[in-house]
Amino acid sequence: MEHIVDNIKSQMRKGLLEYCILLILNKKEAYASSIIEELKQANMIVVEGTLYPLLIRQKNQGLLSYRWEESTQGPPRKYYMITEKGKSLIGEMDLAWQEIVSTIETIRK
Amino acid sequence: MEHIVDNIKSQMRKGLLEYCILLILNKKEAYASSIIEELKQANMIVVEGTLYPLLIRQKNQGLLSYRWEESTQGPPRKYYMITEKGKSLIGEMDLAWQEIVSTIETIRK
DNA sequence: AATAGTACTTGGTGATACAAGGTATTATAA
DNA sequence: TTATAATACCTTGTATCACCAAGTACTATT
Repeated sequence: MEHIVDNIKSQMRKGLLEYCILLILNKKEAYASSIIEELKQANMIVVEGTLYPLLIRQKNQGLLSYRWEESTQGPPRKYYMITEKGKSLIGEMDLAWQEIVSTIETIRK
Repeated sequence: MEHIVDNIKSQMRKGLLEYCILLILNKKEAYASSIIEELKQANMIVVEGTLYPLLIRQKNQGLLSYRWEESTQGPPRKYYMITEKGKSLIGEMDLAWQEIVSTIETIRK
């Protein structure tokens, strides 16, 4: 039954990751590895193969932009930052999230 | 940009629907159309083509069982009810849901 | 030079939700 | 008696998302 639970956890997070990324980048710009680290701190495990395509998707949607920055510790880093369009979308995502929380509460009672 | 928002809402709900069904059937048995109605009351729009396969899936996983019941208003109804296995899974789903809520709160601050 | 560490990228797979259409039963209207 | 409407169940095809498992590239260390 463990695989069922794991799958549930994975599926529940689906679509929320996108929201999390915008919330993180709304605070300050960051590169992929540091985003993964912050998500891990918040108890959400995400792997590279999930995050990179998502960042590219959001960039192509005009929600993010990025710039390269040299690093003394390895290859250059791609720092992502949120755009105005991204910021305005966060408001709608906040609303969508509140709706979901409220839906679960309604059904539970 | 509206299609982006709609897609976000749809994606955020992904995986939560399964949780909602178990919560609803944990209160009392129900047939598909009545479940859709209850979800709609809770502000979650779900269509038949989504719900029927999901109920069948959960039944095949041993989380639900069902019985047929005649109706005076039309064709017979398939009443679903939660099994012991389903009940024990709800506990784990509650936990997973709490984790997610807590994750979002952590990232937001 | 070779290895280890960091960072970015891509192709294939599985799961879920939705759109659109179909089947079957009962009640009502023509 | 047929036709229509309403209710209820089911299926096929499609899009999206997250994950796994690789691969590429740059820098520092040995």
